[in-house]
Amino acid sequence: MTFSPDSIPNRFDFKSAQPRINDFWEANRFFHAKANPEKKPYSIVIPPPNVTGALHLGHALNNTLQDIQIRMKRMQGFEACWMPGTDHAGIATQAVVEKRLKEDEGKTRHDIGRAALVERIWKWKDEYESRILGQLKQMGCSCDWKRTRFTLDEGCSKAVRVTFFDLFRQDLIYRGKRLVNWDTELRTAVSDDEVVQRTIKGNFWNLKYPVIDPQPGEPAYITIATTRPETMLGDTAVAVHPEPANALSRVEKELREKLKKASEKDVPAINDQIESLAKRRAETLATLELLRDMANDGRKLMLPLVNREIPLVADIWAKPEMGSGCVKITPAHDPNDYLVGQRCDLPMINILNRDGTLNSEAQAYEGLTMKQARKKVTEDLDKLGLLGDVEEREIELPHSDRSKTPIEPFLADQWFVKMDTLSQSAIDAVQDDRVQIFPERYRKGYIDWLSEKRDWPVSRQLWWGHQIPVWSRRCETETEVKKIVSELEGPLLINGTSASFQVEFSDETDEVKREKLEIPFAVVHVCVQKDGDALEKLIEDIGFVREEDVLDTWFSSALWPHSTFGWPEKNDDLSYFYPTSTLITSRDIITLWVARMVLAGLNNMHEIPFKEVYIHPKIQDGFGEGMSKSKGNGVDPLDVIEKFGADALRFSMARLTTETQDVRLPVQFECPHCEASIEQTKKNRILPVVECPKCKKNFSTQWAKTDEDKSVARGTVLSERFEEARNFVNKLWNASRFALTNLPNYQPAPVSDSELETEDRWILSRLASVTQNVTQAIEGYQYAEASSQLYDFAWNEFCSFYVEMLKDRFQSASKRPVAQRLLAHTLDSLLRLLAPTMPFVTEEIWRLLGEMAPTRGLDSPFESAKSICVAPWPVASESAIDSKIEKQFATFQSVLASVRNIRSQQNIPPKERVEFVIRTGREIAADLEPLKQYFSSIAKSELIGIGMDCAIPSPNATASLPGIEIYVDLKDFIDLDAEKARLEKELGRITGLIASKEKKLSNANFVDRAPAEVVQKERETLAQLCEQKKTIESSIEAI
RNA sequence: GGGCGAUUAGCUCAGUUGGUUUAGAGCACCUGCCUUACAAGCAGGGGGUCACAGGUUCGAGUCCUGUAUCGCCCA
Repeated sequence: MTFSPDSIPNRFDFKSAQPRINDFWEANRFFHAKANPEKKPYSIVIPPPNVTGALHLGHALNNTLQDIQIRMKRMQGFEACWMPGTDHAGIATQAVVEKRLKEDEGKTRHDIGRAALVERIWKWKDEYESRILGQLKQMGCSCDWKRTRFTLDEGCSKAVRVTFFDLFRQDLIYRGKRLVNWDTELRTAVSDDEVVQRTIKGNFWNLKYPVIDPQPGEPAYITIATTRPETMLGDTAVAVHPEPANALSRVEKELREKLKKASEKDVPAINDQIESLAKRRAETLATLELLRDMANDGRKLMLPLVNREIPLVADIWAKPEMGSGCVKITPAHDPNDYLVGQRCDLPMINILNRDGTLNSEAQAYEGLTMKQARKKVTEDLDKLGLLGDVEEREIELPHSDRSKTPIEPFLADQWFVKMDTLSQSAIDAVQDDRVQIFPERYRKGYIDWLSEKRDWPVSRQLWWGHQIPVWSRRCETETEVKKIVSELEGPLLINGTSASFQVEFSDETDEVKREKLEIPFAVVHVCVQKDGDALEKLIEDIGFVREEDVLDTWFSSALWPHSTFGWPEKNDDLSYFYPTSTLITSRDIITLWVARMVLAGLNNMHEIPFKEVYIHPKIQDGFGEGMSKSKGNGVDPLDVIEKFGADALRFSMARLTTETQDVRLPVQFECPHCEASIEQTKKNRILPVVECPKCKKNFSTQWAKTDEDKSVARGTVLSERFEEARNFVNKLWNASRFALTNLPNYQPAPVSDSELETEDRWILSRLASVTQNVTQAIEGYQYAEASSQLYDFAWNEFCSFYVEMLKDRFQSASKRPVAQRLLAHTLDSLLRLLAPTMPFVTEEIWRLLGEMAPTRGLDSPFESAKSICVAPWPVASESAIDSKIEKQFATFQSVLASVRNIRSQQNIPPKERVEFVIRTGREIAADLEPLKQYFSSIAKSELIGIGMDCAIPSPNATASLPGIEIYVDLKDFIDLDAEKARLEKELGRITGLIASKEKKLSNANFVDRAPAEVVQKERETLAQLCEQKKTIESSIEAI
């Protein structure tokens, strides 16, 4: 087998290679891992991508990093298992399918029903799951595909059910009425994390509530201000501060503190605030104190429109410095008021239906939407003369991140997980370093969040997800409760082993009121551990009804590290691969997901889920904004693979992954007509059609909606920053192409030290250092560092010097065999180091190299592995690291650079040969001796003399390095002006350096206080510089 | 309001416990080369008061304090 430059294309044809290589990997099942006592385990579970949509660049980054880890560990001889899978992403997926249903058929989920909707979502899931897995494969991810899981599959569902049951039995799950964030569009509660604050234009409405039986001197009305007047229908009190004078003083004190630290421009505003506070104290304090006394005296108010008596209460939530100092309290529809309601024991009146319309509590306003109610309520109050001033102002309003509609706080029955002990266990795991988080700064957020120990609301009023395995039955009396409980404990044998029950007693003790509001005396809940257990039917027969709600998505993802390996079943894989080795994810789900995996793992497995967590940066566009489809700045990884190849995508991702920074990736449109790259701006990225400034033709974007726009060729969103990596892949490809064409008649054999040339020892030294550094960097999640090391070594050392030097040696039949062995070995090691980052191109070269040189290595050559992905990871041979050789080579490189610089400045044509001499001491001369032939082969410059007494040619051009003078014989090439300019520039530089050194050394403090060796070094450098200066000056004189 | 991070060349980023001959890379720019691996390449070059103001130190891009701007998270 031989290769000629013509038989190998000069660019890596990734389009044909990638699918072929993927098939090769899959056919050989290289990525399948199973419990293997002979090897150490290394495992990663993928952060399961949502089946909501296709993967974006953030996923490309996330999965590239995981694959680099897993591939290196596999090569290092670990039994490496990367568990793939996807997440059902409850609300997000249901929302997109519902949206599609509405757009395509104009129907809501209620029109088609639960079963039909769920069926449609499964279809969606199937489509996107295969798309996502396909994307991962195209990226080269070496997942153990046979194990692919889904958070809603049978195994995960079983794990969810067993976990829920276990927590229920431990009383760590309970049902309670809580104020939840209600999304009236999707008709479900959403978690705090799915709520975003938006500032919108609104009004500050002043309402007047009449006082019932005011005493002499007391006001007839109390004024309150609100941004949401319609909620007054659910008011159950008005609050005033219990100690208004103290409260005002405290605010004033805080302002004065702030004033002390304030910057100049903030001072006037703070002073204004202090002034108005004083004014308020003078004008309003008396009234507020009067109101407080009225509250303490039990005065009541008449809530207009619904004519309900409500108390005036004293509570610290009222802010004496704001508005009228009084605040309406609507416990069922405002989180703060809810707390007041609890403190003051107020009734909680829910005025809202699940669809966002008002219920019968709103009396005449029943059936109206909140918006309609606002209009009518304010009009009606106005008619009664109870509406005061209306001010315009900007208000912060929570919106659902899912439906983009305003959130209504809503009092509903919800299932909660009690977080106290669970949180603590997860805090402990990080605090005692059983789980390490990198970069370390993310520990704080994790611990702070868990320390709040807020109970976790897990109910979601959705149809897509794990239906809560609880059956409930209302009991109207205590006797009924007793009867049911005895039935459960008796004939049904519910004792906590496979089913468990709880009794939830109502807070409302007033029987009459319970009857009126249809509140039960108690509700009995039964949780059944096993799906399809006969018990389900038996309890349904005695009136139990299954909970309709499903669980929060994160409940099932919390179990991912153990459920995917088969828990709750016991098996070899679970005990072998769990706890997993590392988790690689993005910072926005540290609390939502990472923390919950830790506590779930500890609860179910009594063991942490992973030893290390690495949090990677986020990718932003050129404006520092996150990439998203809704902004139009998202880059599709498949477009990148199509244009630049998977290796380029992966290498770029790794190179961007620095420790502290988020990553900016300026994006461009690519014109489909002329391939011009058009910088994306905030203006053009929202247009459906953009005109190419180069060819003046139009192309469409993701926003094209009309048929006309859609018919225009689509411009993809890409980034030029992938070019660097694409070029690197190509550089490696061509260096290999050179190697392959120079390996005919290669014979493997051990290479002894005595056979090594200086450049061999140099490249082996460098290779050993790079091997060490890269291994360390990847193990420490320093992906940018690892990639830079590889890039610089491969390009600037291996290609630019070593390969160039080998060219010379390949010309000599006697030197060729050793040179071939060195080349095969060095390339082999380099490929292996690059393989985790660039698996395709390295695999392809590995195969070709195997055809020319199947057996490689210097000490004892061995047959190369069938695939690079299972080849052994290089181990640095420490003895090869030789700083003396590296210094020697660096001297050669700097002389070469000086000669090249002179050639270029003198405009000597590249093909022209020149001669030069070096004046230097014996030591440096000896260092350069073995390398001097390469001045000729690399720079067409002949070193014709070296030493202290060699003849200086004339005319010449000079360069001066520490301890070295270089004289290039210019013969008739000389351009005196250019030479003079070059020397003068150099003289300027050296003179500047001398000045700064002299200044430093004339500073007595420096000489006295700096370490002696630093001072000594500065002195030596100065002396050196003075020598160089003399050389240059005399050269200038000579001209 | 609290927390975390960032600010270094036109752009995107490195800069390892403070001290190599006055800060490096890629892209972009300028000059010259189709040199038998690579023009997606090779050789050379220009370009930075390291956001700003103080401080510590013999010495600060690096440590401390403050300010400004930007980003993210939490309330």
